[in-house]
Amino acid sequence: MDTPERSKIGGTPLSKFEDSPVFNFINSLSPIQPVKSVDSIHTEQSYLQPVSSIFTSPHANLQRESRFLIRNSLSEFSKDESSSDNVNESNLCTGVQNAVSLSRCTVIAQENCSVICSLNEATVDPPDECSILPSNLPQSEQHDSGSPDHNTAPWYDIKMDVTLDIDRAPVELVHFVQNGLDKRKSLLASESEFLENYPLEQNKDEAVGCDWVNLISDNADVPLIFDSNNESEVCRGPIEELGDSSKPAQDLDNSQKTQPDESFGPCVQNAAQDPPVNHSAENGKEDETAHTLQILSGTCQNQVLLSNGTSDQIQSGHKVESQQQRGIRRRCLVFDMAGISKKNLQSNSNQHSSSSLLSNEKMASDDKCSTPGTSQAPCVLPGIGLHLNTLATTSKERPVTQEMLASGKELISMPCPVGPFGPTTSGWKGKSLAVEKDVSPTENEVQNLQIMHNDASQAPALGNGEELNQVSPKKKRRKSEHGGESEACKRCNCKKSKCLKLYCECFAAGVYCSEPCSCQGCFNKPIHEETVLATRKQIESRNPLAFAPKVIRTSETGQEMGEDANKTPASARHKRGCNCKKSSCLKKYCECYQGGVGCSISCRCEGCKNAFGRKEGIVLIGAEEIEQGEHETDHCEREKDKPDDDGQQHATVQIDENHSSEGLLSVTPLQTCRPSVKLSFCSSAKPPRSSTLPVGFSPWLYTSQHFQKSEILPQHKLEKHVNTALEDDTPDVLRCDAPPSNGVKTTSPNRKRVSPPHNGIGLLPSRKGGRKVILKSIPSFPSLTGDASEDYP
DNA sequence: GAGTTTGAAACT
DNA sequence: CAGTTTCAAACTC
Repeated sequence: MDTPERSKIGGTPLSKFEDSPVFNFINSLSPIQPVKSVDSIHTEQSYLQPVSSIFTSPHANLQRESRFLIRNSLSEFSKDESSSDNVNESNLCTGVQNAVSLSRCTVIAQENCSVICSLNEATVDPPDECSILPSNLPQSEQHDSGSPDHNTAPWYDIKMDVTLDIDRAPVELVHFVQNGLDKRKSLLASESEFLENYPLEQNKDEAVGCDWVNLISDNADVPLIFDSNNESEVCRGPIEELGDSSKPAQDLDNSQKTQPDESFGPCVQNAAQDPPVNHSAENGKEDETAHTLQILSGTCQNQVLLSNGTSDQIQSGHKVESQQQRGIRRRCLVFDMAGISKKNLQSNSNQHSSSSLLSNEKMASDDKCSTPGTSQAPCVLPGIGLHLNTLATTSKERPVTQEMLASGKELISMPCPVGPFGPTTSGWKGKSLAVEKDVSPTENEVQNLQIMHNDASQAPALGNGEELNQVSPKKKRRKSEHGGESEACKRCNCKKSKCLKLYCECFAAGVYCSEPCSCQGCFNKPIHEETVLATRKQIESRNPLAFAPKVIRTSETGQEMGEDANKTPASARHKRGCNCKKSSCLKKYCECYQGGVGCSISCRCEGCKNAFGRKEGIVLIGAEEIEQGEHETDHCEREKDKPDDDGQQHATVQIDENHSSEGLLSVTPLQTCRPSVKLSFCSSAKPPRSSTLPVGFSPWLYTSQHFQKSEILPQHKLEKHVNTALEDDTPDVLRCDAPPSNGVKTTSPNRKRVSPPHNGIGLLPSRKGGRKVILKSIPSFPSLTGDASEDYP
C-alpha cells in the first residue's frame, strides 16, 4: 500500500526505468500509460492483497470464475488474433505460465491490466480500414474523456451501438483490433528490448504480460473487441486521468490501485457482507470503477454469449443489466455463468461450429491460462453450485426471466441472488484446479460442465420458481424486506447449527451466510472459511451427495435448455425423494414439491399429491416410454407400495408435467448441465446424452472435491443408487467415468430410500427386456433413464 | 411475531 | 439399518 514499495520493483527503483529512453519512447507512443502502468499494476497486487480477502468469500470467487470462463471462451479467438500480440507480450513476460502461481489478487490485477491493454488497442489509431468500428470506437474514445464517471454512462451508449453492428462487423473489428495490436506490438517489442536490459522490471512485466495475454486473448474475440472498446473506455477513465493529469507515479499508482478494487467491484459487493475489505480508500472512484468493472465482467460474459451467436440480445440486455446488477450482485456471480451456459447450450443445440469453437476456445484458454485454477475450474465449477441455491431462491424471478433467458437477460437476473460461494479458499482452488485437469480432457466436456453449471443454476430456480411464487406471501415479504436481492438469495435463520450443517440453507447451498441471514453464531462466513470447508468435508465424507442439488433433472441435451427447456421440465426429480407423511407433498415441507418436481419412485411419501407429478406414471407407448419402461418397472413396484389414485394421477400428472415444463421445470436446465458434464467425461466411451443432473448444484460441490477427485462420477453413482431403478443409463455412463474403485461411498444418504427393493439393481439389460410389459405406470416425470435411453438407440 | 407443524438432517 | 433426536424451514394463527 505504501508508495515507497510501489516505487520499487524487485528492489530497483522505478525511476530508473522511467528515466530510460525506452520508457519515454513507449510513453510517447502509447496514449496509455506504458510501463509505468505495468508497475502500478504490479504494485496493485500489494494493494489487492488486502482485497484478496474478498476472494476468500466464495462469492467473489464466483465472479472471478465467470470472468475466467469468458476468457477461456474467448481465448481461442485471441490466440489467432491476439497471438501476435501475445507474442510481444510474452516477450515482456516470459513467465506467463508462472503467472499461474500468482496470487488471486494478481489474477485480478491481470484482468485490470488486460483492460488496459484493450484500451491501448482501442486508443491506438483505429485503422481507416475498419469502416464500421471506427464509428463506434471513436465514440467510445470520446467518452473516454477519462473520468471514470464518463465510463459508465457513455459506455453503455457505445456498447449499444457496437452490439448492433456486432453481427456484421466482427471480422472488421478484428482487423481493427489487429491493426491496433500491430502498433502495439511495435511498442511491446521496444518494451521487450528494454526489459531485457532491465531484468528486474521484466519480472514485473511478466506479471503484467500475463495479464496482457489474458486480456488480449479475451479481447481477441470479436465480441471481445466490442467489449474491448467498452472496456477500454471503462478502463480509460482512470487510465486517461492518469495519463492526462500526468500525475506523479504515485498518483498513477493510486488511481490504478482503485482499479483492482474496481475489478473486484462485484466481488467487493459480494464480499460486502463478509469482510470489510480495504476498499475504504477510494470509495468514490471505486464505485464508479466497480461499476465499470462489473460492466466489463458482464460484457465479457456477454461476449461469450455473443460468440455463441446471441450477441445482440445478450449484449444489449446484459449491459443494462450489468449496471442494474451492481447493487444486486452479492453472491451469485455464478449466475452469469449459468446464463452463459444456457446460451452455450442453445448454441450447441442449434449449432454449429461456433459453439464448438467456444468450447474449444474455453478449453484452450484454460489450457493456456495455466493460471489455472483460477480460470477454468472456477468457471466451470462455480456456476454449478451456486445455481442450486440460487435456483431455488431465484426461481421466483424466473418467470420473468424465462424470456430473458432466451434473450440473455437471464444472466442479469441470475447473478443477483444467491451468491454462491465459489471455491473460495485456496483449498477450493486447488481442488478446482485438479478438476480442471481432470475435466480438461475434452473440450466438449468442459462445455458440458459449463452447461451444467448453467443448467444447474437455472434449473433449481425454475423448479422452485413457480413454487416460490406460490410460496406464502410471508416469505416474499421477508425476502422483500431484505431487498430485491434477498429474494433470490438464500438466507437462513439458524440458531443452533451455527450454519455449519445442512440444516442451514445457506450452508447446504454452498453459500456463505450474508446480511439477510438472521442466523446466530454463524460460522458460515468467509472469515471461517476453514471451518466451513472442514465441516463440509466432514459432511461430504458422510454423504458425498450432501451438497449436490437435491433435484436432479435428466437433460437430454442442451437443446432442452435452449428451446425446449420450458417443456422438458418433467425430467426433473428429487435426488433422494421425499418422505412426506402429512403434507401430501403439497407443501414446501416436501422437498420434491419445493424443488418444483414431481415425486418419483425414490420417494417414500405417503398420500402423495404432488402437484408436479406423482410416482405413478402415465401409460406411455412411445419409444422413449419403452425405454422408460425401466423406470416404469420401478414405478410399478413403487405403485404397488404406494397405490395412489392412478387415474387421477395420470391426468394430474400430465397436466403437471406440462405445467412444470412450462413454468417450473424449465428452470431445471441446470440439471441437464450436470449430467452432460459427467457424461462428457464418460463421453469418450459413450456419446453424451441426457443423464440425470442435479438441478441445483451447490457451488461447493463442483468446485470442491467432486471435480477434483473426479468424484463427480461417484455422485452419479450415488444418485444412481438413490434412483437405482430409475436411472439405468446414467449409471452406465457413470460407470464409465467412475469405476467402482472410485466409488466414493456407496452409502448415499439416500441409501435408506434407495436400497429399494424396486429394482434392486437397476440392471439395465434385464429390464429392457421386460419394459414393454411394464409400461402401465410411468413416472410422471420423465425418468432420467428415459432421456438416456433416447440417446441410445 | 409467536407458536406449531413438518420433514430433513444428524445422531445413537 | 432402524429408530430417535435435533434442527430450521414452512406454515398457521
